[in-house]
Amino acid sequence: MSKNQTPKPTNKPTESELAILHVLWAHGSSSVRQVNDKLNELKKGNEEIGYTTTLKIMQLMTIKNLVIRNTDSRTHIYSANVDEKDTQNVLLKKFVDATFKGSAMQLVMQTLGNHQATEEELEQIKALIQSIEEKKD
Amino acid sequence: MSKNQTPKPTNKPTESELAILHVLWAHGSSSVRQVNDKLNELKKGNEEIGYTTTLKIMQLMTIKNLVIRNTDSRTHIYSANVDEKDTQNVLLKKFVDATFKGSAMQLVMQTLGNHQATEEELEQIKALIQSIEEKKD
DNA sequence: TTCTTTCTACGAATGATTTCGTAATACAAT
DNA sequence: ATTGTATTACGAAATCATTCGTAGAAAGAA
Repeated sequence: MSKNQTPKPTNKPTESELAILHVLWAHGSSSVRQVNDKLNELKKGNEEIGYTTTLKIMQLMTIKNLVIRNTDSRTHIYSANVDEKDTQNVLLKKFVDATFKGSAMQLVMQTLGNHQATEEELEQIKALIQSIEEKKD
Repeated sequence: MSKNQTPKPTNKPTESELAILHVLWAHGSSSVRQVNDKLNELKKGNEEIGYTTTLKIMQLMTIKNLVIRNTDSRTHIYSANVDEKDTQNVLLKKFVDATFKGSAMQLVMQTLGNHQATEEELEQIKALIQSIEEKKD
């Protein structure tokens, strides 16, 4: 009984690859043109990302199995081949190791201390903590 | 009345630089030899980091003002010139932006969901939340 | 058809980081 | 004094990610 799962990402995607994955996760299967347009819409700096740059990175992502593509029509259609939460967790683990020497809780504490959460968010977190505590028994 | 502060890190340190900073933060001022030994002790992979590699990176860090060094004796003694928490916050912000599209609370929730915190840690977090809520009024 | 646009493929340039080899110098040991 | 060891400085190679230019094929417009 195997559910239809995307493979867990093995090596961490680069910054550019991650930005592309975010587009695919948010908008579903897309052409290079659509992805490139989105990236430039959401862009912070004023430096446009060239079309062939996006194309090249997506081609490399295909080889790495981060995405899959349908080449039936001339315009290839790409889809994310890794799960968003799985990918975030892979990156999270590496980040916690590198920056907080493995202490996830220190990261949580520091994040909570820095950002002003809304009352609603705090309630959510409290609810989550409570559910964790209940599971513990 | 200016407190004796280390400058806030401006650009993010690289992975290697961060590892070296961790050694300096944990052990205080050290020679290249001492840092290199620590790095190889704590090493995951079986690849030794060469002495001149560490030396070179620390020399570059000196130019970037991430560390300062005392060159009075032949063996130079290096000290971190950026604060640990400040540096973590710089990295944290970039990480949240890149991986969680800026949602710090999503990062907190996901981290809490993934790692099994001890009861004590959960209590700490609850206390922190409470103090945040009190400040809000 | 002919011209223009859009797309893929691919190689190469760029830039940043890491790694290493080597030379020069200082210090220590014999 | 001579030899061996530890250190700095420096340049260059190796690696990785990103960017770009160009060629060629496919599709669409005139």
